Amino acid sequence: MSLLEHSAKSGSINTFFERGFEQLKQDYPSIQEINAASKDCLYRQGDHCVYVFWIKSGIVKLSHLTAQGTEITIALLRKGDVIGHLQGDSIHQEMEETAQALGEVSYYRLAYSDFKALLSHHAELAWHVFEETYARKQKIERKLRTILTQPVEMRLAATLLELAEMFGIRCTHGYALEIHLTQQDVADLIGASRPVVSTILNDLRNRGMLDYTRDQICINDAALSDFCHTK
Amino acid sequence: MSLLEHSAKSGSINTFFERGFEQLKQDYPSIQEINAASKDCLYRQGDHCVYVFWIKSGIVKLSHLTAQGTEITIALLRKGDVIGHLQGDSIHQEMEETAQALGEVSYYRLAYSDFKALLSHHAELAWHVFEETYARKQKIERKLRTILTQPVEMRLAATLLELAEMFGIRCTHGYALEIHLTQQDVADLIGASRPVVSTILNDLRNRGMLDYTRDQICINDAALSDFCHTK
DNA sequence: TCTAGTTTGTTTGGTAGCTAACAGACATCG
DNA sequence: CGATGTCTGTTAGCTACCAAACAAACTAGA
Repeated sequence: MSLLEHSAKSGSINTFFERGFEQLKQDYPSIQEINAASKDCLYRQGDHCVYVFWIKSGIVKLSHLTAQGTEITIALLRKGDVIGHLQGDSIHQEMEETAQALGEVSYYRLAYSDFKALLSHHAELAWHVFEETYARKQKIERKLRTILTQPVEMRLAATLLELAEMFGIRCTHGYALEIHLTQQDVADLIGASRPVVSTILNDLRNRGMLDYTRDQICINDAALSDFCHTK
Repeated sequence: MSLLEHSAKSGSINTFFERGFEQLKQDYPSIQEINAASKDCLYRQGDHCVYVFWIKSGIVKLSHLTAQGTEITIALLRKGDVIGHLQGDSIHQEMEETAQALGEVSYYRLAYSDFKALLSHHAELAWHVFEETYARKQKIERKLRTILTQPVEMRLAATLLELAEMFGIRCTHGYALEIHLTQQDVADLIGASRPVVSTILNDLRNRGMLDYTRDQICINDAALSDFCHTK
């Protein structure tokens, strides 16, 4: 349901772009529509990125590489989400994360100055961006909470449910994820080590809460969410 | 320096409120200036809060109580920060955290609808709120990273430095914190258990990186930040 | 079809940090 | 001035989780 609502909103935003794209290009010349192949980076950690990105379709992974060489996935983003250089006067010019396409992605890219101008002329857009940013903040806070309080098994289950809601397509037993995620990817996503994820996934599979092959995960959402709330 | 910059910005926002407060009250009748005593709550976790809060002075703690009964401190906020009900259509009407005054706090409070109207009439205000929210998102992401990668000792050191920068007043050996924090508070802030914090604090004290009594912490920022970056 | 690379499954120690518990220091208030 | 409550310091045992390692299964070049 929060899913439906979101799609509806971002839908209207996307039509906003498409309907008047030629006009937009005149008013804000830096704007471009770009298609990225899988694994392309919109920007990299450490870049001095001056653009704002508006995801039109596909999935983008936001991740951070620590000094010790461990990767952390901060979020997975989709249609309607906004990333890039959003703080004008920022002293931290360097991007703190890498934004990478997971599968085919298309997006709009524009210079920060144009972004700012665009928002100041379109209050409803500005409001959308604000609420979106706020929602992402809330989401990360929730993630932090689960990491601090829940054991890996719980985090994994919760994350899979969330993924199912965001990227799942209905299949016989529940939701099949339309993204290819290795166990390492999943581990980075929940902040755990790969071996633990492996055994827990196996365990959950044996208990019939999900199924998976090398390149697909299928989630029995009913059973899994039940498991989440009872245990 | 990022500190100076921030004070300057919020200063201008506060003068915005003060200069035209009578006028504002006419245009947005729900707005009120309120003073809170220490430990008062602006709102509580689970409340159906309909207000937006704008901190005018003092320090506000944002915390969450988990089902298991452990408290997590999400952030400490100050002058210029905005909290409360910021998502109009939100289905999650219930607040996810408690906002509590740490020491004396004064703030402006207004209904969500007025908040929205206010922002749409004052682009520079809207922009400020947006950047502030975005900055907070970034901060939490950084916190998440340190929790996932750094051991408690490191997190503690880093957090203390951050606190010194935000709430410290220059004293003989470095910065003295103007907030009273028990070891439990600190533990909640960094996501660790109280005993560990106790021993580490002792250890750091012995090594001359800080000093503290029952009701004050004094941070030798030079030594501590050195320690942070070398080790 | 052989080989090199990736992903998964599982084991083995090792340890950081947790819970529980208690004693001493300090504060507060009748 | 006891007495009760809050805060600090420290110990002891336990466990969830990690890092390292390796073998099996699969994938893809060449």
